[in-house]
Amino acid sequence: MNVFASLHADLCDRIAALVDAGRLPAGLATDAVTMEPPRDPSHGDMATNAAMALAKPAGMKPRDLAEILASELAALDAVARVDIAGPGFINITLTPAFWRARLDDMLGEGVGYGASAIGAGEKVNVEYVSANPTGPMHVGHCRGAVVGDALANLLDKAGYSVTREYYINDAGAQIDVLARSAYLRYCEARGRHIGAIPEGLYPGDYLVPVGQKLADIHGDAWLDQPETVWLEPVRRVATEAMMEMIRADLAALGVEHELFFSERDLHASGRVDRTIEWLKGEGLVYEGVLEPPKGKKPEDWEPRPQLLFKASQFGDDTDRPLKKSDGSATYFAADIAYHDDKFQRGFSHMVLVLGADHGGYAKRMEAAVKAVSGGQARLSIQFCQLVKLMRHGEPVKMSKRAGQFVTLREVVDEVGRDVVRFIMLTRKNDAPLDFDFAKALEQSRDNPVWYVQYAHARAHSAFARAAERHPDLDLSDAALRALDPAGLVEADELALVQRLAQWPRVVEQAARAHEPHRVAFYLYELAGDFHTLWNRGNDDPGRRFVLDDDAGLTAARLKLVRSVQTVIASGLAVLGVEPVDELT
RNA sequence: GCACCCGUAGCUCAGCUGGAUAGAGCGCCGCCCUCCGAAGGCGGAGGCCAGAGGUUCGAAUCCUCUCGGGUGCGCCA
Repeated sequence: MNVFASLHADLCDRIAALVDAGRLPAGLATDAVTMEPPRDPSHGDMATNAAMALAKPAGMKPRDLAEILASELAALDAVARVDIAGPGFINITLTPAFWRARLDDMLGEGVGYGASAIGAGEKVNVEYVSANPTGPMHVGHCRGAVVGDALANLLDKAGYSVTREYYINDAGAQIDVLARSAYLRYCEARGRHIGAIPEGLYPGDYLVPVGQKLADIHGDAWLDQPETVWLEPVRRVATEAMMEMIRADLAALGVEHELFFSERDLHASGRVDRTIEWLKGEGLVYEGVLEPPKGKKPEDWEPRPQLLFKASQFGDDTDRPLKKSDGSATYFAADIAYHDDKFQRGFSHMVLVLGADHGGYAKRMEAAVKAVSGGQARLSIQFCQLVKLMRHGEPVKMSKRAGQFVTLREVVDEVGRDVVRFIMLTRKNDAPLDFDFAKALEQSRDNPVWYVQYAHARAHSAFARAAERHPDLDLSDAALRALDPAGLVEADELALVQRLAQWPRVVEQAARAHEPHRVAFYLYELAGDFHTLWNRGNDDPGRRFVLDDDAGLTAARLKLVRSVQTVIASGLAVLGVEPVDELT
């Protein structure tokens, strides 16, 4: 239950009733009416701008309208007080009993708490990672993987029907390079001296086992043979081997896609050609000559008539080529077909997580999706900026030579999956991120992962202590749910309940904005509130959660503690991070 | 040249898609604690939200321009 949405709905009902009763003019649109937590807690628990937003259309003064709405709101059971402030804000204070009852929402739903129905089951396709199958995943891929995965979880929690998809770029020239590189390793495995890996091939020794495998199967049969003999089969074997490696890397990070979609299949099945033909039929394709780019003119530029897609008709800066000079389809052509396929599979809502270096690709993809869906589908692209690896504040040196990058696996092995995932979400995805190995494992307040996990572990330890001090007290979830925590009367305790009750709202807003990092920030704030409350007990034994001489109040406070634990677990689940009961 | 992203405390960053006196961590300053309810706690100073216009009841947020940083710009994917 999103208490803000709920009260918002109540308010809109009242406004509609006032319209029906003729006290407000007909046709009043409540779109602009909000119900949100005020920045300043002294303004109450919730605030609405209704009087200001509706004053003009209603033809009334904001304060007069506020008076009417305030008296309507005051009639609601949950409402303890209503104030009108400033230019016409209506500030609402809810009863402590109402807030305490929210704990039952949390305990009743467990880690499922915070789920929303705003997605209404709509099918959403989230495509992320889509790293080229030419080697192991490196840290650059890592952020997109985590952002995409958390975003998918988030949309799922918000009530969308989510499919996680990976597009395998197994059709381009880089796959030929991969195959030649693997062939070299094959020759090596058959006893040839290959010397230094030539420029332009992949030097990484992750291809050694692929060469070995080819040697095991084919013996000397391909030695000294032309490409026409071995290129195609090696391509297949090498690509498959790379995908196996990538899947294993993803598994180490806890990322799992539902669908791996092959670009090669797209071409082989004629899907790309069909899409181009369809576009022709729609009159969206023509033969034309493009202007050369102004700033960076390619050396070998020559004006040439080519098959162009009318991307500019859908908001792109220029039209885009569909065929290369050798007559084969461009990457973009395949991508149009791919998104056409997504649309045909019923996805009218597509999300794409890309590296920021693909920024220039956004407009043409949006244009493509508009074209193939006839404007029925929307594409939203999230760009991930670079991750800078640091150690104790110093940049981690990475050799410029190809093949000498830091792999995803190395990072996960060093700090652990959960730490990697959380830290990747401690920054807005389109802002650069510093990942400091030392700081990631630090146990202090400025390490958000640790701080949030610490809160969860502390909650656990409060229960352990209670079991020791009050062995007869039933602290099962069922018992806590049955309990009326009337003893929760302290202002900071109730403020914590309110923070918890914001969780469903955070889910909805983060989902709408496609910004999973908001969940991480929320959890950090929640953990902060909880730690502060905990620390109060260190100064004043009467404020501790577990009171040796008051089992009843202990139970009431532990109901709050369990709720904190539940919401943290719920939030971490969205991030794909495992909550811990004890810190190591 | 064009497009996209960014510019918020000394530093690293949030800011709820237009709301009230712009927040957090680190750092700094001042107190407190040395407690196994755990690797510190409490409080304080610190801001022309890059700049200039505009939109309106109201702008860090939306629009235009300027300055400054990043990224990208047929036949790579």
